[in-house]
Amino acid sequence: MYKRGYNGTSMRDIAAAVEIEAASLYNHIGQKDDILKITCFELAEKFLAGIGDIASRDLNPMEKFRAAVHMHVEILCADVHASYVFLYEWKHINEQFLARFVSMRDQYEHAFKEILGAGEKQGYFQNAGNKFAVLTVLSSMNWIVQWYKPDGYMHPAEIANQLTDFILSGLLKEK
Amino acid sequence: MYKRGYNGTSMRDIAAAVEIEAASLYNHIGQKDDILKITCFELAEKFLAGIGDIASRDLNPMEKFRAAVHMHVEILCADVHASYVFLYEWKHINEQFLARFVSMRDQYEHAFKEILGAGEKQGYFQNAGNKFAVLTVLSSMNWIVQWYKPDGYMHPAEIANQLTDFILSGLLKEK
DNA sequence: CCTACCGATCGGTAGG
DNA sequence: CCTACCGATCGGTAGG
Repeated sequence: MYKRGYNGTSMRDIAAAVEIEAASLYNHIGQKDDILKITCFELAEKFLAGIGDIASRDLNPMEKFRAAVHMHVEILCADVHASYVFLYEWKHINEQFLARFVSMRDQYEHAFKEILGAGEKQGYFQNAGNKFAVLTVLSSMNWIVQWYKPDGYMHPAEIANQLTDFILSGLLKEK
Repeated sequence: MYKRGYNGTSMRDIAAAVEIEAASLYNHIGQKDDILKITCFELAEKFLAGIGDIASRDLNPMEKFRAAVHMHVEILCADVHASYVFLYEWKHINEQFLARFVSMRDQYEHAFKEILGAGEKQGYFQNAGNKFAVLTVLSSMNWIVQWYKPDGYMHPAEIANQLTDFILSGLLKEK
């Protein structure tokens, strides 16, 4: 589903991947919809639980920010295929559940914004506590699902460290 | 096609959008494939022409970088729907042309890397002339296709300026 | 640019 | 978990 997209992946493709007949899939799931729905909502729950945990801990905004980047990258890398679906195939979620999904995603972005906004107020960051900044930050992390391979030479923690440096300091050489 | 993806958009959908019958579309294009192919390759040409022009100009790496961000954002904003297809639906391009498309995209990334690498050598940037940095930079710009509306209050040039600031200096408050 | 229609494939069900 | 099969829809063609 991450390879050919939701509509490009048939139940027969999925069935072939698990080496059974298409009709037999329906003993395990209700409809094709459900696979997408479950994948997207499971990840949404993970991200929200992660950011919720960080928000509630006794850390300053800078520490929270660092923890959030690590959490975000760890979840993405733990299952890049599922994460790809979560990031780019969510719009095919059944109309009935789409609003709830979007609201969870908005909640996550909002929690991120709170951390950056608090960090700005307390003098850690600048130009950080607005939607534009939050989406730029998230996007600068999310590309790794199109590239990361679990057997590669970079571990999630290293990726998170590099991304943290980039987001905090940019490319400009320190003087 | 940007809304429901390549496979989720039927020839009948496209026909309805231009208010003719599906069969009549075939007087204008050869196959469904072609719409995707033309959209993706046209944009690839634009990006390559843009970065090629900048590379050949008599500018220092910092000026080239700024020009490249503006060029990239301008092209994205000029047609966000086509850009969305270019960024996220390209993988459905016919196998026959896919390799050529990927090679053009790689060329573009390489040209960007050259600018950042030259800037690093000349003391403008740090940790900039590698693939990881280039993909992070590109990704931090590309999210705008999921969000930008031509009638919004931010012009492409303003977006490009904000993104340039972010990419160069990050979120950290200057001391 | 249309009507009429093709074979292929889709998601899903019946019945075992 | 399978065989057999359904109606719907797909990309595309014939013929005008």
